[in-house]
Amino acid sequence: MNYWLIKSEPGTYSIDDLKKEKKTMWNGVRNYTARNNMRDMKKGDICLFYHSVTDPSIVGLSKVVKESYQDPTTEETAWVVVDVAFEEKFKTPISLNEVKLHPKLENMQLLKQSRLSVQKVTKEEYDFILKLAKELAK
DNA sequence: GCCAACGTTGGC
DNA sequence: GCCAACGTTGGC
Repeated sequence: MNYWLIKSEPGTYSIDDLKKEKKTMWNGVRNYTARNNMRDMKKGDICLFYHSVTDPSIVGLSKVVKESYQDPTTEETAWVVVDVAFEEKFKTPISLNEVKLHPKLENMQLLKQSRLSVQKVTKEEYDFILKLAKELAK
């Protein structure tokens, strides 16, 4: 079981869109590091859902329901997609500023490699983030 | 294989 | 809208 963080600009595809659709094909990734991460995703893995640009924050959870396969939206064989399903929307999003406040999260790729659109998250970071989400929801 | 030029991402 | 970070491209 692994944990990930996937990014999307809410104007393009938001957690609400995923909630409505229940499930989506995560396409459009055109970066090799991100692609490699998607290849490593296993069914049942959890992906933190991150809104970039307009409201930088972790807004909820999604789950991998189909492992990587060739991206049907391009002829290029280099790219893959996964299918993810809606899992949860946090009552209160965890803003990027909030993430920066906690020493336990200071090594997150989100802070170190801010441009990477599919990132690995450690179990420790994931557990801490869930705890944080619950506290903020109060 | 190096590196300059260029394009894109994303925080602010 | 600006700009830093960083990935990609292409000339040499």
